[in-house]
Amino acid sequence: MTTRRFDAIVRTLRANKHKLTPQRLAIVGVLAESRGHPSAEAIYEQLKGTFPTMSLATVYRNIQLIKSLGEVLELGFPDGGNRYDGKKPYPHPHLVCIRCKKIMDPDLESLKDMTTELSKETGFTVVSHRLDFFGLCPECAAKKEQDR
Amino acid sequence: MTTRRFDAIVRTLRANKHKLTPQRLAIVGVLAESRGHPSAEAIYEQLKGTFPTMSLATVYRNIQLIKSLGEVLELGFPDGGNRYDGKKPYPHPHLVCIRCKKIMDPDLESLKDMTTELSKETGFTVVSHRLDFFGLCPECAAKKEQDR
DNA sequence: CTCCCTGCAAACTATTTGCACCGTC
DNA sequence: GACGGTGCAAATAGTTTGCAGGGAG
Repeated sequence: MTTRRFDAIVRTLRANKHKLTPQRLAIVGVLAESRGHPSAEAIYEQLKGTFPTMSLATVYRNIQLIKSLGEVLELGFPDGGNRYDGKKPYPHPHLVCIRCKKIMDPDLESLKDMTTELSKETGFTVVSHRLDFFGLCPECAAKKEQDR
Repeated sequence: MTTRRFDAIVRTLRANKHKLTPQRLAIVGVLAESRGHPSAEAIYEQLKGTFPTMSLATVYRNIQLIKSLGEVLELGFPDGGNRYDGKKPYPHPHLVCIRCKKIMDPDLESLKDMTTELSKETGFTVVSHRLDFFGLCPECAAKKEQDR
């Protein structure tokens, strides 16, 4: 099974003369298809069933490569456990659940105006941004009620 | 010389029965008075002239303490070098220069609306947020012209 | 006089890198 | 066949922690 994003990333890899090893393709597959903004560790765990010799280093190296080609968005967190988004490899807002670590994509369009406004006011040349909202997803909010 | 923020932080420390050591007061001083969102390393460097035995561990421990009291905002970056804001210890947007690492506070008010909209749409309980814009400050944009 | 705090060094953890072998092109 | 990719292990860097002595309250 292939998806639009999977094909696009493979095409970019080919265009830049990178070899298509089984491990690489598997990593691209996870990045392109998982909804859940997986961590490097999660990708590794998911693949080592199929590739018993798979190394975390390989996961990291391939993520870096694909990121350098602009085909994956890296969501770095200061307390480790970076997350990756191969579906939408451009900056967009995220909703991070502080309890279950789930990350979702909300629909928010007002951000573009903000960037323009900003450049005008400060003289800054804005090339990228990062917007995270932290809170409790509906499920975890419910569970928290039970904890009391 | 004391400032409003310095006094407020010291008051909170006292209220929570924490001792006021010279090192602690000096760290509070830097956090409350420096405009430039200093890093732990920068605070350490600035203070070891006055306190030759000052330890980075002490800087980190005190930042964590003051953060736990809600009197400093930690701006964590995934590639290390976290920065701290003791002047405005609540979430607010930042402008990060990717060249000189300067961090500025722009004026942007549209964010509160976004948070409300978000809760309504997704059922998420938003408790905090983080908004960074990355780009070139006017100075670095000018310098970059020269580099060509 | 009692703890909390400090300084030092060692520990920690996510990520990166050196090296020898391997497989894609 | 050449050269980029992989696996393993060791290195890295910001931050945290254990411990023993020191100073604020």
